[in-house]
Amino acid sequence: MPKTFFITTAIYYTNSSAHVGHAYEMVLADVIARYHRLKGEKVFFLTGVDQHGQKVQQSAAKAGVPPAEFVKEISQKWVDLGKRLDVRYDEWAETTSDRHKKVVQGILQRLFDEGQIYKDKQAGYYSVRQEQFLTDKERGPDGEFGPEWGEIEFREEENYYFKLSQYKKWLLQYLDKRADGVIPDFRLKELRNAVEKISDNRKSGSDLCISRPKSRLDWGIELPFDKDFVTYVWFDALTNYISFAGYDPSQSNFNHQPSNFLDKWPALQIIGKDILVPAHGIYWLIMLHALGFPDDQMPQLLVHGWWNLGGAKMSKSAGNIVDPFTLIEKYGSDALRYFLMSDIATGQDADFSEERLVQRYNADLANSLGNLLNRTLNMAHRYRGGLVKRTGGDPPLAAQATDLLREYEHAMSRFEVHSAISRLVEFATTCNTYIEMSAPWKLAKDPDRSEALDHVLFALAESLRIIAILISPVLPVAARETFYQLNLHDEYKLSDAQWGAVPDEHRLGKPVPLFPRIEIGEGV
RNA sequence: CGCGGGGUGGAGCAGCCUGGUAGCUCGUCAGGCUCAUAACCUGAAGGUCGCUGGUUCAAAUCCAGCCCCCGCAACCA
Repeated sequence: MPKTFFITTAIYYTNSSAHVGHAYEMVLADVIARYHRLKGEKVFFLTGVDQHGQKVQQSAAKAGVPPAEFVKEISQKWVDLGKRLDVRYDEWAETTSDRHKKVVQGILQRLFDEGQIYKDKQAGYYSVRQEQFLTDKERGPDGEFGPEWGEIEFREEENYYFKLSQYKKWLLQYLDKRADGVIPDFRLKELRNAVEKISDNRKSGSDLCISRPKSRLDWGIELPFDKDFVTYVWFDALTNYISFAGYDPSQSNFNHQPSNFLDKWPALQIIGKDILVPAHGIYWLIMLHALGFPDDQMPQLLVHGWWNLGGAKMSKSAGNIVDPFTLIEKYGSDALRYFLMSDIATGQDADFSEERLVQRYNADLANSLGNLLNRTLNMAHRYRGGLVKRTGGDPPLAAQATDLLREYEHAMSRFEVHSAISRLVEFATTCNTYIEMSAPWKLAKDPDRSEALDHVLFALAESLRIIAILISPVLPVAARETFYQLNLHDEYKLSDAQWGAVPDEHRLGKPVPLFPRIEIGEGV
């Protein structure tokens, strides 16, 4: 039985509001998921929200509502974001759900029983504001802790630790062995450097603190072996990737996991560059290894870059956050999806600008693709009453369409959505050029060249059908509309993107501008 | 000698992994077309691909060294 393609995004924290970077990650995962569905594969796309933790607890207190209620409301915003972006996921992860809690507790108990989790006392300087112990690393050049830490006190606290440092050697050899475990490769290099730096001495703080005493944080999942503690972020949030995929924590032998889990795992995990080190690249991989996941069952991490604003980082403190809801409101989800997928090279950073969004939309979608559809349908109606006929002879655009399909698949299989898109737009330009060359408006005036006209119109209808199939992962709405205007069934697979599927004597639908131009000044 | 990214026509970028006439969008100039969403098509001007050296028949691409810009506390993809 063919395996299910499993893809995840990071889960979004229910204390902050969405910005365009979150939208980017969701859409990137959605496009890859849709591409795999297009290939005919079964897909399991998991995304969701991280609802526990200190900040949620504080924000809820501030708002005067119980955390559970607070979280419910914010979570809805993330659901809405997915909906507005036409992101089609298969499962929604919420870390407060019972199902998730059971897996987290099951895992913790097992690791505890196996002696991989131990209790230890930590003493040192503690930042009340940041809720964390400070190390010498945090000291400024003058040897003091800076004002950003707020009030500092000396504190002693007991907590539970996971034996992380003992797996350093394993992780290094795994990373050396698995060249495509982290994409792009410069991120793999970065991760490897970071792993090298992990101290082998656990006493120096290299093991992972996984708990918080309830006295200071109770909005979390209780440790199954000590009711005075909750687990702290890592074993809670990261575990979502398996808890919502059917993982059975009581089963330590990986091969004995439920078949619906084995059918999906391992996942392709889409994450931002800020959470590769240490969260996913170190903690998560080591957690899985400690749980008995074999090396060939480690997830693949696809690390994407950031959208900057005028060369500067987008951040709350800088107050330059771009709100995706506003953009969708203004330009529609297809326009935003198109911009986010076409104007950044996967893995790299890029600059976000509305001006750029409008420019790309007008140039590629309105002028090139949309106009191609519109002029083709118009000509077919004007000259042939909407009827396209197959003719003999070499189809003029077939060879280019075949190249396009091959290059598109190559790019998509490497997650290079931007180059797949640019090949598509290139092909649309080829079609537009072909129209100029063949000049159907001239052929239409000459009864002797009637067959040549049919030849051209058929090739164009066929090209548009293929374009619609290939663009569908990125622009699902526009693809559906294109099929509607072509008067074709909008159920198709990637394998249908072969030349020649438009039936003879096919009647095309009515032309309606697919991507109306955005006039400058209208939006901004 | 901390780690990583980037430096490609006026602007913004792709190409670099897998060396082989330097590409895209916007902008500028000239022309064409009339089916179309003031759109489309053709042509032109404009580049020592950061610098230096090496490997090679051949380097934007591989190797070495150097210069400049950006990110690496928190919010945060």
